[in-house]
Amino acid sequence: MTDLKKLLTPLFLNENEIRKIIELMFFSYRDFTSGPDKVLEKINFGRAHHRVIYFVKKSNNLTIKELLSILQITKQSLSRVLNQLVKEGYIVLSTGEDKRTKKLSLSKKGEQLEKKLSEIQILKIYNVIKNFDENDINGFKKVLFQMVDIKNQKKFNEIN
Amino acid sequence: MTDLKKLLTPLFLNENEIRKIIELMFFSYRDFTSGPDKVLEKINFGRAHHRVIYFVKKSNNLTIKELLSILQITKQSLSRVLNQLVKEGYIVLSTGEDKRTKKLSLSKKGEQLEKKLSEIQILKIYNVIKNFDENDINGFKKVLFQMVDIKNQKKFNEIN
DNA sequence: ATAATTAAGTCAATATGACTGACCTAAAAA
DNA sequence: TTTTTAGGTCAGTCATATTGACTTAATTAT
Repeated sequence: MTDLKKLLTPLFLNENEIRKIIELMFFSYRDFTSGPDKVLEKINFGRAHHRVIYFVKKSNNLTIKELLSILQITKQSLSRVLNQLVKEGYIVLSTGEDKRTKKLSLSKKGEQLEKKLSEIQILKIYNVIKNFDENDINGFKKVLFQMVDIKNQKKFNEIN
Repeated sequence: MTDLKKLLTPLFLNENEIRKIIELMFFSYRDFTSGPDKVLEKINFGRAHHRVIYFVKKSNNLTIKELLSILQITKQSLSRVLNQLVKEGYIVLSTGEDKRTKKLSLSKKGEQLEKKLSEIQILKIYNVIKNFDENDINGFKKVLFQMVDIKNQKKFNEIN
């Protein structure tokens, strides 16, 4: 018996049960993103575009720096995606009070796309949780929140 | 008020609450995969290699076809990753009873890498769920399972 | 007033993970 | 004997992300 198994033995959640959670994380995330992915593909965008639109919708007048800190990608990576979104009129840039900064907001076109994409995920979640009681849903949310690194839990709380 | 908002109004889980779940799915999955990703990077492998190793460990003597149906990628995509794993001695191929098929299994080297990678995620989950009661964990597992598409829920049940 | 830091942008090269389409071989099933 | 299945391969493409080096303009600190 490995050290890890020994550690887990006293729990009703043994290694096999935890491995099921690993698999559910993989399958659920894949199926969760597949809906928007199909819509994005038609307009030659990818998942990264959805994420940008999503967080700009969430926090209006977000700066580039703030967006980068949420997405945790390099500015070179963001650059390509953001430039496309601006060029094609989904996102509008304006200069902040600090004139070094730029503030991002959605155009009408951007709002429409954001709604179209996020509605797929919102409805998917709605259709799942409508069949559960409050305790189960709270358990889900609490555990999922703890799966996030502490640093990012703070970030989550900041934007919520 | 949009149609979607109307639909959600009677629930204690309104659109904003559901959007928090969307964000938690994103943050938790990212943080969940970051640990193994760092280890894989050192040996010039990626997340795809981990997935192959993971499911070969899980279902010994898996065929290529079965693996493709779990991963839901094309054989051309799998090809590069699998060939690397075989070439570098992590995965061993053998011919099945049906001589068209190939059976995949882990070498000792493969077992070691699988353990190293999966232990990171197992311990992460262990450290989360040890602080929750059985009801919360069951809520988490039940809801997460329903987030998986029905077709893939069946696949999950087949391998578990 | 000057120096240092910060926010943003850009160029270039590279890696990973995925795709489509076309085509092939060998074995099993119809 | 024909058809289907399992697996493999070549070629081209795309999306996401990285590192590293460098620039500009604005704000802060000394």
